[in-house]
Amino acid sequence: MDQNHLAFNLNPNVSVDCAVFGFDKGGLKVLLIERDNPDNTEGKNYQLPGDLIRNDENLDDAANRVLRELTNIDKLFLEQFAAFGDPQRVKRENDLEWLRSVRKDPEARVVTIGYYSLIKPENFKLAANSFARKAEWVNVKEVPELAFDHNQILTSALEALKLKMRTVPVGFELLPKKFTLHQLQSLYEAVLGTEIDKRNFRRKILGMKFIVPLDEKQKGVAHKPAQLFQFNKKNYNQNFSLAFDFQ
Amino acid sequence: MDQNHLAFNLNPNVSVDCAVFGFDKGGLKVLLIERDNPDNTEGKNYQLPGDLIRNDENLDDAANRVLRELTNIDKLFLEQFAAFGDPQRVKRENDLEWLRSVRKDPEARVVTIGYYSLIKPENFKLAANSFARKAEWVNVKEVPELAFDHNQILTSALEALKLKMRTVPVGFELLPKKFTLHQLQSLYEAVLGTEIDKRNFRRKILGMKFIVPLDEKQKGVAHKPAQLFQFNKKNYNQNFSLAFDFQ
DNA sequence: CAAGTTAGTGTTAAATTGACACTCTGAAAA
DNA sequence: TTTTCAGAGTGTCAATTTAACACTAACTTG
Repeated sequence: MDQNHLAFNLNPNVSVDCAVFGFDKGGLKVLLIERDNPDNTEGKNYQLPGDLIRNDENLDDAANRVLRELTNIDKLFLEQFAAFGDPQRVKRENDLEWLRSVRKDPEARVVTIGYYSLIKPENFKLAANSFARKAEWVNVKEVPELAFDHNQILTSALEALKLKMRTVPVGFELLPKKFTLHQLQSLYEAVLGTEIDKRNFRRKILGMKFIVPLDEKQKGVAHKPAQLFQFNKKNYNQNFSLAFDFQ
Repeated sequence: MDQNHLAFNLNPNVSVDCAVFGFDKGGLKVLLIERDNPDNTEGKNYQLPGDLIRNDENLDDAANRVLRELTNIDKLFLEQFAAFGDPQRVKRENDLEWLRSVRKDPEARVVTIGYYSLIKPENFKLAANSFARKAEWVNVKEVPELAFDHNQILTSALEALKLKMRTVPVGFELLPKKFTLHQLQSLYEAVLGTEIDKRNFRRKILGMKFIVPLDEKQKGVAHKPAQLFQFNKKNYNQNFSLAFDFQ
C-alpha cells in the first residue's frame, strides 16, 4: 500500500468479535462458530462470532446484536477488552470475497473490537442451537486453529477474564443463579489454573458477605446434597484490597 | 441515517487518542493540546492528542506516532485501554470540516481507540514544548471541558490507570529513574486518592524485592536527604495476591 | 546555632492465611 | 435392609500480615 491509498473515504472496516465463555463440569468453554467461507475443505474451520458494526450503532450495541443473534438472549454479561488493528489481520482470498459480498471495499483493512461475554449454563443450549449459524462449545484448552487472528483475540480475552476474576466478583455470571460453593470453587480453579483448599476457599468466600446461602439444597444427586447460594448485589461493595493497596 | 448509508466503503474513520499522564509535586497531570478548530473563540479549547490511523499502520504504532510527534520520544510506556464508537461522538460542524480537510468523508463517524501513556518528569519539557502543537500540563482535578467525548475518554483512562496501579507495579514509569520512597508514596496517594501510613508503606514496598536502594542520596534539599531507589526488573515477579486469589 | 523540614525507624494487638483430616448425608447398589 | 460410594461440611493452630501509632536524625537556611 502506498500513499495513494490515503484516498477519500478509504477507511477501515470496523467489526466486533466476541469470545463467549461458558462453564460446566467439563471446564471452561468458548463458543465457536463454523466459518462462512472455509478456504480448506478438509476438517472444520472455526472463528469467534462477530460482525461489522452498522453505521448507526455503537460498539456495545454491535456486540450485543451479535450475541443476540447467536443466543436469542438480549443482555448477556459483556465486556470490551481490547481492539485489534493490524493492517494485515484479514488477508485471505476468501475473506476479501466476503468483504465484497457485504458491499465493503476489500482494499480496506478490518479493525476489530474484542469483547468477552459470560453465559450461564441454563442458556447453553440457546447458544449452541443458534439459528443463524452452527455454533459449538469447545473447551478452551482444546481450541483448534481459528480464522484470522482469532486465536490471539481469544488468548487476550482469556487473560482479561482471568484478571477480572482475580479482581472483582464475576464468577457467578458463569454459574446458575443458584450454585454450590463447590461449583464456584471449580470455576476459580478452572479459570485461574490453580488448586484451592476447600476449607480456606469457603472461609474466604463466606467472609465476603455478598454470597449468601439460600433455604434450598441441591436435588437429585447421589450424595449429600449441597447448600445452594446466590450472589447478593446489595451486600456487594468494592472494597477489595489488591496487591498495591495500602491500608 | 438510514439503510442507504450502508453504501460501499462508507466505513468509520478510526483514530487513536492518548491520555498522557505525568506526575510531580503538583499532583497527577495530563497533557492537553489546544484544538485545531475551536468553535468558540472565548477561552481556550482543549483535546487529548490523537490522530486518524494510517492505512499501513497498526493501532499501537499509530499511538506511538502521535506521542513521538508530541514529545519527540519514541517508546513511551503505552497501554491501550478501551475503544469508543458512539455514532454521534464527532458531530460539531468544525470537526466535520476537519474530516474533509484530511480527505475523509464527513458522513462517516469516528471510532477511536483510547491509550494512556506514562511519562517521566525529566521528559516533561519535551512534551510541553511539542513543535507540532501547543501542549499544556493540566492537573487531572482541574481539567476543563474537552472537545468531542474526550472528558469521558480521560475519565476512563484514569480508571484504567488506577486499576493498573493497584494491580501491578507501574508507578516508577511516572517517576525519575532514581526516586525516593516519599515520591513513590505521594504518587500512590495521588492516583488512588487515599492517605497512606508512611511506615506501613515502606514495609510493604521494601518487602517486594524489586524496589532496591542505591548508593546515593537526594541532593540540594533543605532537610535530611533521602535514600534513592530504583525499580529492578530482575527482582520482579508477578506473584501478587489479588482480592480473589486463594492461597 | 536555632529553627525548620523531611527522613527514617519498631512494637504491639488484631486479622488473615495456609496447612491439615475426619464425620455427615443421601442415593444407589448389593 | 444394609453396605458402599461420593461429595458436603466443618475447626484449630501456627505463621504471617496488617493497622495504628510517635519520636529522633540529618541537613539547610537564616
